[in-house]
Amino acid sequence: MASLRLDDQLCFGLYAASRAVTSLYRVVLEDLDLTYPQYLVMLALWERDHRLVKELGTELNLDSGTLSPLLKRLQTAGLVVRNRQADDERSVRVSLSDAGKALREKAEGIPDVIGTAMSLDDAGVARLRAELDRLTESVNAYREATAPA
Amino acid sequence: MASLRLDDQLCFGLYAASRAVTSLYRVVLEDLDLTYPQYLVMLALWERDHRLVKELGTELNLDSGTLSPLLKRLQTAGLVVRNRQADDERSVRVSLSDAGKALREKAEGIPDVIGTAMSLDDAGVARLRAELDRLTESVNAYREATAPA
DNA sequence: CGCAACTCAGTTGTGCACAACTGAATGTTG
DNA sequence: CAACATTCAGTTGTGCACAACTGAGTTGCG
Repeated sequence: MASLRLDDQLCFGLYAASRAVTSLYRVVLEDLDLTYPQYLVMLALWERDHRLVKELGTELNLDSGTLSPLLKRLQTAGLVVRNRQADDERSVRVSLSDAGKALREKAEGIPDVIGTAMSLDDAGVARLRAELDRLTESVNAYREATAPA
Repeated sequence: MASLRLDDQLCFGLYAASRAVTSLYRVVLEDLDLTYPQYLVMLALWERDHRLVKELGTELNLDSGTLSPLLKRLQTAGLVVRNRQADDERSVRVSLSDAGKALREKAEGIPDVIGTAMSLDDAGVARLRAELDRLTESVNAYREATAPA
């Protein structure tokens, strides 16, 4: 039965887990002078360079209100460069600088540290990840169905 | 194998799920004029009234930097009252106002809505919740072991 | 007792998230 | 082609999170 008891709520568990993990990243990322959301952007760029702000927003589910200042900070830190597209002046393409590419090496060890801290084997990670993805999917579907255009 | 690929990372799944759920709460809580963290504080108080700021912080894992302004907003909204303790002037006790108590009724239906949106049965909720608690525990233990006083 | 160590709530400053908006560029339609 | 709609990045304002700090209050110890 769904109740108003804090302990029962999956949501609080999710909220607590997310904050705990972010807090762990804070320590690990101190070395790279990155916040966790900045790290996510770098991950996306390491995977595929030269992305539009729009594309990053779609992949990370973040809007320009979050990304614009974040990217500005990454640029100030010398990790990325931003260029207006010539063929569509509305768009801005984000590219890694040499320093941004080089930072990848310093990041190589991070997933293992996080994995160790979580004390989950690969199967456990995959299973939990799948459940969370399903949850996100389901919640977003509900939200879109409830609050239509 | 741990990699730097965004898709592999449990952490991103966690981050995405947490934001999706918070976003759903935003819609549901609009009626009550509460944010999700404010709702968590109200849940804690509905469960047990007259709590010290310290106690709320321990239960929700939030420090005074987050709670103080949040509680001030709840007080401004007329939902809680804050009183310095007579026997220990450092402490502040937070109590529900009549309006705060009354709001509980409007909140009764929320868990079911959230449950529906998650499309998980009770067993699924309990299992995921247990996994997340274990994860939080494990990550926090690692963090405390790594960064000692 | 006296004072150093600690506890507690609160403030300040930074960086997300996100809604609402702006303004420029591009598409669309009659 | 002109009026309108849409798309995109960026800005503004609000509210968390959290680190670092402040200052008042309490405790502990010599």
